[in-house]
Amino acid sequence: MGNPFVRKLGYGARLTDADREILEAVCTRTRLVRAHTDLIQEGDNPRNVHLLLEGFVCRYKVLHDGKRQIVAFFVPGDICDLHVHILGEMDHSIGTLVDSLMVEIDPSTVEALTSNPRINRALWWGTLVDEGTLREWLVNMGQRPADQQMGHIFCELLLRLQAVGRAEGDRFTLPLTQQELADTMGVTVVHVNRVLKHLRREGLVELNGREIRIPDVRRLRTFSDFEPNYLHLRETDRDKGPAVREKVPV
Amino acid sequence: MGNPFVRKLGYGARLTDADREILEAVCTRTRLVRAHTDLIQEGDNPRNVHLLLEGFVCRYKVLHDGKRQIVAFFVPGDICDLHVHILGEMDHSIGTLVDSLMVEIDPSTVEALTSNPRINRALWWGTLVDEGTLREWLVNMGQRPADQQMGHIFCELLLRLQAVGRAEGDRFTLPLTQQELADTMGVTVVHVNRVLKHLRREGLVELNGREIRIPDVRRLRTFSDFEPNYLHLRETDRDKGPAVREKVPV
DNA sequence: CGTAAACTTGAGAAATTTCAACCTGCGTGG
DNA sequence: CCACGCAGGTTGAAATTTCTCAAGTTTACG
Repeated sequence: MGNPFVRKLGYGARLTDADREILEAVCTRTRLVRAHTDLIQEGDNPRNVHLLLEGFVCRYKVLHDGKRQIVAFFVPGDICDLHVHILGEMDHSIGTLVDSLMVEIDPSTVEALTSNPRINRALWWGTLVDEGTLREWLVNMGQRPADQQMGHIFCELLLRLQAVGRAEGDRFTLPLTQQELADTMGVTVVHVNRVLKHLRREGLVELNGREIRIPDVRRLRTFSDFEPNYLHLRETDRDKGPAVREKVPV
Repeated sequence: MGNPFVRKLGYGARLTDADREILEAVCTRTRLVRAHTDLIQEGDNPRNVHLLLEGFVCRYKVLHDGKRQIVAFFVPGDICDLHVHILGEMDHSIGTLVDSLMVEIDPSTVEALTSNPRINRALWWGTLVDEGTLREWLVNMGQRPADQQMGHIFCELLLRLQAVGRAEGDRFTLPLTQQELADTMGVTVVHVNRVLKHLRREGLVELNGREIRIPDVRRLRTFSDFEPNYLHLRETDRDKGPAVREKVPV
């Protein structure tokens, strides 16, 4: 399937073969992390950076009364906390949702990566996309009714997984329980269940166990008011940095 | 009142007097922007970075059906989009809420600032705090009922304004209409109005026109489940960077 | 086969929206 | 100086969305 990290950063900058080799090299020494394990918790002092190669991870916060809000998903290729060491302590936790394959990147390696201008640009790009996604989630929760909100999340995940080769056409594995979906959307499990039923009845999604299929992506996008611009996956001239450009196939 | 920009960045890194002078120098050549003016809109290609010195600005997105979600506030000292030029085009808009005093910083000046290690660290710190704030807003919308959510917003604003010397004790000017508050919270104006009435009746806030006072901050914090850690305003040793540290008064 | 977690469903309660009206302060043109 | 108009604020009542509680049912798996 190819290295998702290399693949993802390719959207953020025009990498050379040498750059790609550097990134590949970072991905040796992987570690398998069991499902439902925290990589780091609120209050901890972060040291290493986590890179996800396979699996599914989330950022979340827990309130005093035990309620939980998931504030981000990580899919293969995503880096968890590139620069958090600047902040004294974590203001949220990060945990796996399923068994995941991770790489721990130590500060000196991060330093080495960011000293490469193209890789640095790509990492910056990733950070800004994370922020854009957070904004879109806020819009999603604030302005869209639960059914559209859920459709929007599915559209986003499909696209992000496709971008790193982890979706097969219009289907992918959604390794979330309804409770976890509820914690993402800020609604009840019961409500998630009913909304899901609604989407199924409408033929907007097919969901069997962990396998989800979106039979008509365009229709779900329209239904959910999904605009993928915030993921910044489209090549633009400005994106790719250096003034001199090679010819690329469309 | 002092320069809010210098003051804010002081929370992110241990600046020298020379650093502070550099930052002050950036703040000459100010520009007055009228209320309800967009600095930049979704789809635009950003060039300059905007620094807010006085006033009140917000980030927002507008949906196809015209609904609007405000996703961030900027208060004096905040920088609007430090590195967005890496993304091809804006995925949201930025507009003033009241008459505001701004500085436009061109790319070469940004370059100069980020080449200073302490200032660079402080700017990074600001970016990470922005992200933390976004996460907290998501938690706020997803998990808290409207009255707590509103209280939480007031607690945050009070603290942020105090940090840059724009609050007087327990009071500050809240230059938002109820509609704008509604667009921030993801609820209706009508509901905002009723929630506000509730908070007033409980004695949690006093709001006359644009002037808001929080008579008992501790009480509102408890009520709203407000934990200021995500703003990272507290000094910690790690925060301040260089290994060699001078003695500082507690 | 038994058990726990995940999923599903129903019914009543609560939060929030919608629609519609009315009030207030304030600036502007007559 | 007054009348008008308008943006912002306030309130009521009914509709809708979402929650809570509570009880099944199904699924995964040792």
